[in-house]
Amino acid sequence: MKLPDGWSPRTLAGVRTKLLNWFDKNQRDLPWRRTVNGARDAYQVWISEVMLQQTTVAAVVPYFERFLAAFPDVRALAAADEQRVLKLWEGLGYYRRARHLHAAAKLLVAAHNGDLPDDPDVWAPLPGVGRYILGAVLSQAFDRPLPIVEANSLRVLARLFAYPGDPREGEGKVWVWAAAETVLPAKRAGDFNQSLMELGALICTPAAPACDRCPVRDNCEAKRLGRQDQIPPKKKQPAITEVAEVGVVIRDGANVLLCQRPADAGRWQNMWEIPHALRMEGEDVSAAAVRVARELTGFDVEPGAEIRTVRHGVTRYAITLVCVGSVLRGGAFAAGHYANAKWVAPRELGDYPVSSPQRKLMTALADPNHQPRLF
DNA sequence: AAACCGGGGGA
DNA sequence: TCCCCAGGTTT
Repeated sequence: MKLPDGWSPRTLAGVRTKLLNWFDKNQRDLPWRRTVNGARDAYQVWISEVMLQQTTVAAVVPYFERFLAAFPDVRALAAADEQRVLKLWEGLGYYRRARHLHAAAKLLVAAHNGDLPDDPDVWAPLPGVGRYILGAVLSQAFDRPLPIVEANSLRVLARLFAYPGDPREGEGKVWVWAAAETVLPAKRAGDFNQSLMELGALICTPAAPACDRCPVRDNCEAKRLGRQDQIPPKKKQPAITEVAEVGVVIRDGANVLLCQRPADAGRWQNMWEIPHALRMEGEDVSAAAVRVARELTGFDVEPGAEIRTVRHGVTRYAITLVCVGSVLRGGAFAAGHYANAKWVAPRELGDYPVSSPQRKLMTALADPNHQPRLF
């Protein structure tokens, strides 16, 4: 990466020092930053990094504490039942992260006796480990000089060097990784990486950055140009697509059907969708869901309808059929797929991991006064 | 390159 | 409401 005009190696060294000093003084007290003999525990760093993907620090803290209490080390995690791992993840979202974490823990115990080695080649092939997690864990736990790029550091670097394009796309991605590598010091790489993220979280915020409190304000090219509000450009928001989610309860006497899709169900992850073609002319969406569920299962089906909007790039389906107690998106389950289904008493449903929207739906459906909203 | 995964918090 | 968040995987 080419440094802006007027930047010497000395300028760069000054930036590094200022950021590290600022971090030493201003870092937040977070549970995964606890150290033992000056070193961070690789397992704790790893867990925190995975939980923090696309998730705010405030949301993660209580989950991290619970998770660590249940699974204090990689051996405990590897030995755990997947359902218990998912249950502790319930409400965090992106459940595939938990499955990958669990699978990776098993691999590490099988292949490395449960050690978390200071070796990128061991980490790189693990499920759920990309370039960011790799750099974050190895730099923080072992002080390896590996760069990181995530939402915060991307913003800080784009502003510091006034990158004119979008650092999230195309050659911008290449540039921002090169920039992260260029600014990284040989020593204290972990603290330096964290300083970029911490600065992005506390000072160099997406809107209204607090430049007057920034330790590198005198070096920031975006500030010099007065363009800190335009750099980096805002992410394009995908169109809002309305998705109808229809909840149904499938009953056999006192029990309800609980289905969980096998983790390896692959392309069938959306198999509970009711294709438009299955809906009869003029039929309500909710009526179609009940009819199809009844035909698929042959059991009693109670209707319950909810609707919510979701923000996805393109969501083509219009009807989602939800079996009570069934869904962990990105890894769950579907009505009509019985490989992993069982009948359970309604009060036992709480023992199973379910995503929050499904939990809400289940609660509503369990309420005798609930009036399904039909559409 | 684009789509997918989810929920919470702040402005 | 809208925007954002310690990304990775799949197609």
